[in-house]
Amino acid sequence: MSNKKISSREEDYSQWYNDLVIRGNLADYSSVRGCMVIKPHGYAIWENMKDALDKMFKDTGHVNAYFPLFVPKHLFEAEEKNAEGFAKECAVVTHYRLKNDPENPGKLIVDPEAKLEEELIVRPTSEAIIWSTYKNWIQSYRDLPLLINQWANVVRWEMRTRLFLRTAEFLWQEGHTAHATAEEAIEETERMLDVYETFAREYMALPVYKGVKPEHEKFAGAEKTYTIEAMTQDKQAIQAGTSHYLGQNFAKAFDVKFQNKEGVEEYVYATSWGVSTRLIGTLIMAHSDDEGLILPPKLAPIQVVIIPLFMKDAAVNNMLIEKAQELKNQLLSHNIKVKVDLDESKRPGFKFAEYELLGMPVRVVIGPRDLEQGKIEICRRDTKEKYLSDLMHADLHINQLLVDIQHNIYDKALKFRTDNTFEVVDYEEFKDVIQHKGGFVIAYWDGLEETANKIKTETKATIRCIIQNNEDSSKLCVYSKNKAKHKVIFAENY
RNA sequence: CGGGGUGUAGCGCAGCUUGGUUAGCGCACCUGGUUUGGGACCAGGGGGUCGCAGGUUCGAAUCCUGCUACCCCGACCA
Repeated sequence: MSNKKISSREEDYSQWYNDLVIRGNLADYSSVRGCMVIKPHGYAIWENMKDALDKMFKDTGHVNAYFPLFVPKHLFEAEEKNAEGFAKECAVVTHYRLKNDPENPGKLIVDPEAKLEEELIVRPTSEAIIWSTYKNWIQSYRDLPLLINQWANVVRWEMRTRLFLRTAEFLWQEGHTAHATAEEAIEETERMLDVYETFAREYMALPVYKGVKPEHEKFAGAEKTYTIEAMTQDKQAIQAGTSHYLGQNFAKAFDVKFQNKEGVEEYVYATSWGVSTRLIGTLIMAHSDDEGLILPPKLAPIQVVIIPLFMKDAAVNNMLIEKAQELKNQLLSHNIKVKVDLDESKRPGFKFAEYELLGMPVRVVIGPRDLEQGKIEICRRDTKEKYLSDLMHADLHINQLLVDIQHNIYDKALKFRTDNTFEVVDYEEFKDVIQHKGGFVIAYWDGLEETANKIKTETKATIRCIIQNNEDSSKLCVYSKNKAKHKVIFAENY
């Protein structure tokens, strides 16, 4: 570790974020442009997210499957809007073999004789390959609904990348479902948005706004895109998950029809929905502080770390270790994820700082001084408050503390969002909020892309989502002063 | 793709303007000792084709040319 301190949010928010990712052992840059290595600590968070989400998907009737990484070009281009939307950020496989370079011994060149008949697109999303498969799986209304999810990696050749928030390759889940009716598909789209909202709230301790993307911001190939939007500590918006109602667009493009009960052939109705490793970036930006990561207990790879304070005296040290192991076993019986740090080469102060950086929710210190009174020291990461607790009942205290921390982090994030969300009717006030205070601005919009573009050019703020359609004829667009179509959230965004 | 910047030990950097024996510092690492209740200290030690290729020169990390990679700002985006 080169520097003791990480950058503060105040002086350089962006650098603070990078420092946390790198120094917090979540991920590292790799030798591939735009691609990151997810390190064990970061991957463990992803595994916890994955486990929780996977259960929620299964509880709502979905099953997992896996589809190929490569999409033949003719399938990729089948749904025109989808293809057009992703075309400019696709990695393409054109050859299948290398050979020794005759000019440069020890070097390899692409074998020109190994050119593929048809290029393969590395999936930026899997609708094409999946719907070309669904065609074979769906004949009857009895085959519906088809509720499938896949955990996968995808590649989008982004111009500028940022660890977790926008990488060229990322991990995600993508649900792809087929339904007999539009109503049922829309219901599914909204159900999965609710799943994401619940996951964000209960596991990530993250309040999110649910809403619908305006026409000009919806997913390429979708009829309607739903989104959850979170607020970061620099008061910007971040899209944390999306759920799309695809109508019959993909069914038509891939000719996926079923016979209904009346024997009539119909195209099926589709949805797709996904969240990615971007959630890890969102988690950091929402909760962490200048000391390091703050992880919600429900997603922390290790929830409690126990540090015995070693002395010269071996007998004392053995006693400390024994007490630490006892407490560990007590905590394990509550299904708490716990680690005992027996490393004697690091001093306590170093360990305290290190575990704060890594975001362990609770730290327990077992030292001879307190132990004489049968006490141990418990420190919570979110507030850094310290308590003395009876060793005997420490497991109960800690169990409760983990619950309190989970709630406190949520409450804090909610308060921050509330304090930084403003409802405005006047455009001057709108500009003032966006440019000087920052945050979410709730305002009315006339529904025109042109208006949204003007606002974006003048303030950098974009429409994050429509939270309500407007019926009230007295409500006017904050910019154009024409009759408003929607109540929306504006913000600068990641 | 436009504008700017940087490549010297695992990481962060100095040295380059004004070329000169053995390329230096901090952190990290290894060994030994003393320490241990908020990022320990002392002593010793290991680690470098100075981004790549060519040129100028008696001599290049340093000057010149070309290339390349990465970072930042913009356009684009989950």
